[in-house]
Amino acid sequence: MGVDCHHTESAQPGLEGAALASAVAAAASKCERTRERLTPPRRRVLELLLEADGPMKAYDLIAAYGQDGEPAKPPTVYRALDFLERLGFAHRIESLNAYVPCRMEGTSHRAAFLICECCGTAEEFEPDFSPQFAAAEAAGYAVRTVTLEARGLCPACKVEAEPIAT
Amino acid sequence: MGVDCHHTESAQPGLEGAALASAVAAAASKCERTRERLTPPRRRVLELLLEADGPMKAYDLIAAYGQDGEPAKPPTVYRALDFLERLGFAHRIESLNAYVPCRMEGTSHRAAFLICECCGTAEEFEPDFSPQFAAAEAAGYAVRTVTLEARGLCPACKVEAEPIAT
DNA sequence: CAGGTTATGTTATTTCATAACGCAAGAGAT
DNA sequence: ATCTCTTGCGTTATGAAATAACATAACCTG
Repeated sequence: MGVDCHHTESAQPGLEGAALASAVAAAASKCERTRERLTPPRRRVLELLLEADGPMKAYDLIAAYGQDGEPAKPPTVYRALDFLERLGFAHRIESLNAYVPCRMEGTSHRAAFLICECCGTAEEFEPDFSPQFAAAEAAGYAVRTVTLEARGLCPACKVEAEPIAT
Repeated sequence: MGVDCHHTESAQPGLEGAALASAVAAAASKCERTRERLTPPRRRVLELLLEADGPMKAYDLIAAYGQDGEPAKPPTVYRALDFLERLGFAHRIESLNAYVPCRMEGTSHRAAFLICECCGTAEEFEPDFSPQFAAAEAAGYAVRTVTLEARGLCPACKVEAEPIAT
């Protein structure tokens, strides 16, 4: 998806096997604690996000949904994504119309990504929004969520784009 | 658009008359300096953005395009928006699928908005991205653009939501 | 088990954006 | 001036992303 280069897109290798099961189990237990229900469609979409090597488009998820090859109906996946976002298990990347599993522990009301315009990977990082928050509150705003999306080149693609020079 | 409340949406009053003409003229002269062409469709879309009271959806622009009521064809408006974004005269707000004229002078490769989820206004502010930039560069990224979208309640809607408390 | 609430299944539609192609207009070289 | 290269426009059609609406099913709680 959106791959402009020939890199093997391995910057964010997907989970498999035990690691995948463990990540899903962690989400499940977190749900139990908060009396939320990790129902089959929600679990399935979370699995697909965790297995993926990079951001997944909604219709990629729809196509990949059925283990037998049967696609899901769009609302099935969009509802699951709403749930996963609400619980902080996934983030939507607005500038890509795509979704990633949350790679950070902790609070879910902020997310920041470094998006490579060459290979399409999106790396989540822990932002320090304090200056922006302060500015917003100073202006009288009550901030609920903040998202930051920085676009550019990841280390690998950057090297390739500048073969020799500075 | 996206208005959940009954406020007269006047947080970002649109330009008219002389102010509008002056803003368009400023853009035109900036284009001349850089050998860019502010062609009729581009000028028209810029006018519509400047006249608007808040973020405009692409299809709102399409519908409003013709002074005689004739809508534009989608590519006409999307191309104009691409141009205006490239020159820094407009910004796309990803989380709204909407567009606003740039309210800040200067560089165009970063934009930050305070978006009111109640009345739909989007206020541009000057961000201090230095911590995020530093984090990104430390991770080896070459950042090209940064966008930040903070969602919450503007001062007016905040008061209304908390009639008494705190 | 009655009754409210939350989640799903399904059909259809709406909203957002771009591909592809031919034509027109401007800029620079000779 | 006019060639021609590039850039932008007009047009048709299609693709991609997301949601509306409504019926059914599952869960919880008293």
